[in-house]
Amino acid sequence: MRIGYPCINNLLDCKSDITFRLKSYSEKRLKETVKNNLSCLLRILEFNLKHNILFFRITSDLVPFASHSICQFNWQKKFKKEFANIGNFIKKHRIRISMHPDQFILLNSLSERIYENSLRELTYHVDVLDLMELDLSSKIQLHVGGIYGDKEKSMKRFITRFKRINTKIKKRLVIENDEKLYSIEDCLNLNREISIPLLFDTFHHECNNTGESMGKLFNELRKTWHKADGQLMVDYSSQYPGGKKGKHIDTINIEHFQNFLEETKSFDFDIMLEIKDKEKSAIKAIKAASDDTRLIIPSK
DNA sequence: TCACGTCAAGCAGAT
DNA sequence: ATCTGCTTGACGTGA
Repeated sequence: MRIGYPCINNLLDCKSDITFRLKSYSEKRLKETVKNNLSCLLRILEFNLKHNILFFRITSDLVPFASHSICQFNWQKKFKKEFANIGNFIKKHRIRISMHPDQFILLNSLSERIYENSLRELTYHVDVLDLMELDLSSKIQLHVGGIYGDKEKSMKRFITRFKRINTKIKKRLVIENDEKLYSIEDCLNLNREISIPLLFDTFHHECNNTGESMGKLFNELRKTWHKADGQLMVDYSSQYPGGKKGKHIDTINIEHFQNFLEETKSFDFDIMLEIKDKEKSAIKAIKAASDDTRLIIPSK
């Protein structure tokens, strides 16, 4: 079991997700930004290692406009060494990596244009992981997508579109239950048609479920991850007290977290904390799980 | 230095 | 009709 957080570290004085306006695009600006973002990404990973944080989601803003037609620059070639260097660090310390493309990425869109744009954006995500030479346990997580007035048809469209996409993307993709439209049961139904690993979001499940207990589900979910996919990934969060249903808490509720660990104690998986204060909660969570025999501690 | 209008991209639900 | 949330503010102009 690894514990991690997504994209942003607030304690360091650098960011790996600096971007700029489309209007300000220039090759020079892109090069400067990517150079900064990559060097900061490595600093974040080093920080994480020091704090036993072995799971990290890389920001989709690492290379701004990478999938936009304005970007004709071969950033893959230019930064090949830097990517490989970060990849070596990740592999050396057995860090787990995920990515989560934005809400605009919709495989089941009714529009061919949106689907094509989505494929370009997914290719960019795959490029990042491939340039780091990471194995297929580094995943790209997506939701099923929209309903478009007919859920059954929209799920079918996801399946036909998924079957059509190239292997490079397919092998990296996992789908995640969302808090409103597609529950983990829906995802399991999809999995019966296409072999795709299912990433379980505990908080989305709290918001959108048909009564299954979390613990019971893990047995089925685990089976959707084959050996090359690595172990099950889980997104964890809890409700912001007094906030709207679905609003993420701003710092980890240790009691809730420990209950979750207890409830799932017979399973092993990696946990991504989708909590506002990022690395602070990850550090707290690792401390709270210090007696848990599943927790991986980096070798010094 | 700071205020504030706006930012590549989509969808659904609330207001 | 418009706003908000999503994983979430922050870029950048103008004063």
